Amino acid sequence: MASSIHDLARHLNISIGTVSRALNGRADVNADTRQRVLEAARTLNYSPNQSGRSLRQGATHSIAFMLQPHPGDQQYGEPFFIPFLIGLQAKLAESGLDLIVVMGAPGDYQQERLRRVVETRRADAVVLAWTRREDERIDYLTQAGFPFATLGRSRSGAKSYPSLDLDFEKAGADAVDRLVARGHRRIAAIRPSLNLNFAYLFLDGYRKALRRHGIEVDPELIASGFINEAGGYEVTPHVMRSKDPPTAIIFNNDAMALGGCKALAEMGIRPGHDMAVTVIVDTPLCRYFSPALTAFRPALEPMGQRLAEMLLASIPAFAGPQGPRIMREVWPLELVARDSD
Amino acid sequence: MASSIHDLARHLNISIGTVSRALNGRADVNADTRQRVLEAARTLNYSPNQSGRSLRQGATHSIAFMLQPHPGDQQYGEPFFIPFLIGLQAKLAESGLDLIVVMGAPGDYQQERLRRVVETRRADAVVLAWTRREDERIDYLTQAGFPFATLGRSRSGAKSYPSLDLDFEKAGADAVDRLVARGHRRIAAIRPSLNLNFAYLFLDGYRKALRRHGIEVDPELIASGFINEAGGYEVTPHVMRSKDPPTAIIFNNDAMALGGCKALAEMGIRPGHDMAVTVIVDTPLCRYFSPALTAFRPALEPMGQRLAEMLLASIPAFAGPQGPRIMREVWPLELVARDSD
DNA sequence: ACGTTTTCCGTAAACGTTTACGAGAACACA
DNA sequence: TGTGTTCTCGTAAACGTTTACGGAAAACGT
Repeated sequence: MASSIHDLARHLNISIGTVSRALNGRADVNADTRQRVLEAARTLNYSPNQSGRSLRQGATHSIAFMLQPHPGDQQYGEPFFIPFLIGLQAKLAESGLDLIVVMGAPGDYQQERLRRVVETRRADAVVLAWTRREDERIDYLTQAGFPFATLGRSRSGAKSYPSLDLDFEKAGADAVDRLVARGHRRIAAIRPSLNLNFAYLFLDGYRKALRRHGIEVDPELIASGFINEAGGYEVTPHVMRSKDPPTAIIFNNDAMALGGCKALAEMGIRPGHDMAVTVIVDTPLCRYFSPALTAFRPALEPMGQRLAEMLLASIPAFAGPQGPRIMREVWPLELVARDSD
Repeated sequence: MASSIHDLARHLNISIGTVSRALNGRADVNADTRQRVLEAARTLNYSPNQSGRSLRQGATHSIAFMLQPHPGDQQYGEPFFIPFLIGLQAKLAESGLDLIVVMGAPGDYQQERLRRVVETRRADAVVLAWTRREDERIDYLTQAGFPFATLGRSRSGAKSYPSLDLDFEKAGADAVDRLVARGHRRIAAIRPSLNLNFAYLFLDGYRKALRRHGIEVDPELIASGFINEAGGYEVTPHVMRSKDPPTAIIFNNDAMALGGCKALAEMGIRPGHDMAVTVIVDTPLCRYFSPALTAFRPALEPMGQRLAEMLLASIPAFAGPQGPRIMREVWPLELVARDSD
């Protein structure tokens, strides 16, 4: 079943060195023998043993994406990432790299699993998501000198790694601008914990835009909860208890918006009629909710492709002749106007 | 940075064989030297090179879960699986095994990626999900003699692999029973393509229950679409165009239910008032939708743990002294009555 | 015809482990 | 004291690759 390079060599009566060279497309092998080797490889159903290659080359030819169930998020997952992963995987595959997703246990925020991946050299590089404002994973990886890239910005580490992020700040501001233009002045913001950097950025944009419009930022209109349906459901009533309740709410997450809308419904408040609702990151849920939620849409799949390019360009072993380059990009979110505001 | 077993040996002035035995808890090593080895391993920050181990032992100590964006499901992912993966990962970790999730490109239904994992021996076993009624992946794996387990049943392959599934048949029947008891006789079923085995099972239970109640199965009340929001949105109007429209709809998927409810809303039909809606697999979406959707809930995390046990027990290399055993289990879905029916 | 280059291939070492085997020392027992 | 057993460790091979090195044969140039 498991045919090795030795089997091929014996079968063809040539040395394993030649077989290897033929397989790897090296120049110093006769075109004819190469043909015969490739043919034999096919008939003997040969494919190289990954462990052997890795051991010899010191490279695993795979990139790890760290997936972590967020604490308090046991039940719901991260559908958000799937299109991103599709793009990432497609681009990596072009360079012969495998994408593996490494699951961590909920709670430890990946440190343990990350160490494991790095120390046992299971991957040549890792991709981090949901970066925090201060992110110990980034500190660890830079200190360990392990190649990585992030989906999302962070203040941690020297700026010596490629990163790709969405412009949450501008999206927050755009959302406010739009609502103000439609006559709202009491605008609430509901978001997850601020150490998730995108929540911080969003809130920053929200605040600045309000001030720009001469509207005072009211702490009573800002609430934070778990980044899932339960979180939105739980904290939305908080902002409604203000003496001067909001006429619009911006949710920083689709799942939180779903939970928040349920809380509103229980109070007899209908999104799109009695309350303007905007969501910062669009998903199919926003589109198919009733009413359809106005939301800001990311280009997730192209982002995945782009981050793959950036990661590869930053790794000396993979980079082209121009050598490693570090890049940081921030991509826009596009407004999709629907029925909820 | 990367300290090897040789570094330890040199540092302690003993042979690499002894170091290895000490690290692996073998009996034939002095308690004192073992101490010193473990200590040195800690101070030198040693951890074994995975490729080296794998190559020597012929085992990777990792299990692959094949994750596949479903065709037509580009945008939305599989939040459904996350709790399952949490359970799976937790149990595998107890045996020192890593769980890696392998992404495939959308469309090729995993065959290519699966071959790659198997042939390059990247994992010791794989876990398959979303089994089809006739599943070429299962045929391939059995033929290749590669260990695997499935979440979901299939008719493919000899019954020589462990599998765990939900009792969709009973859930379909229970859903019908409940609706009939509440006075409904025109009950629609909306489900994904039938080669997804769970859809087949669900529809079977639905049909049998209707007949048991003396209700004729009306093909006009059965529709199938993509297993996402768009699918539900698209096909729900079909069943509504019946001369004798349904008074109840059973959705075989939460995302399809979301899309379906949107279609209903656009027709001025309110779930829970003008239409009874039941969902077969419960997710947080069902709970936080307005109105909250009556649904059948699986115990996903325990199922993940259980399948891990079953898989390990079926692999000779991991199984206990009693040797490999094949198991197949079907777990119940629990009704969660809410406001939509 | 002779030196030089090119083409092609075999040899063997190396990557980091694990493990079968055997040997020396210490110990037990008569 | 001699024999057998137990503890502990070193030696070396093996897993499947890749690749530096060198050499034989062929091709080339004058």
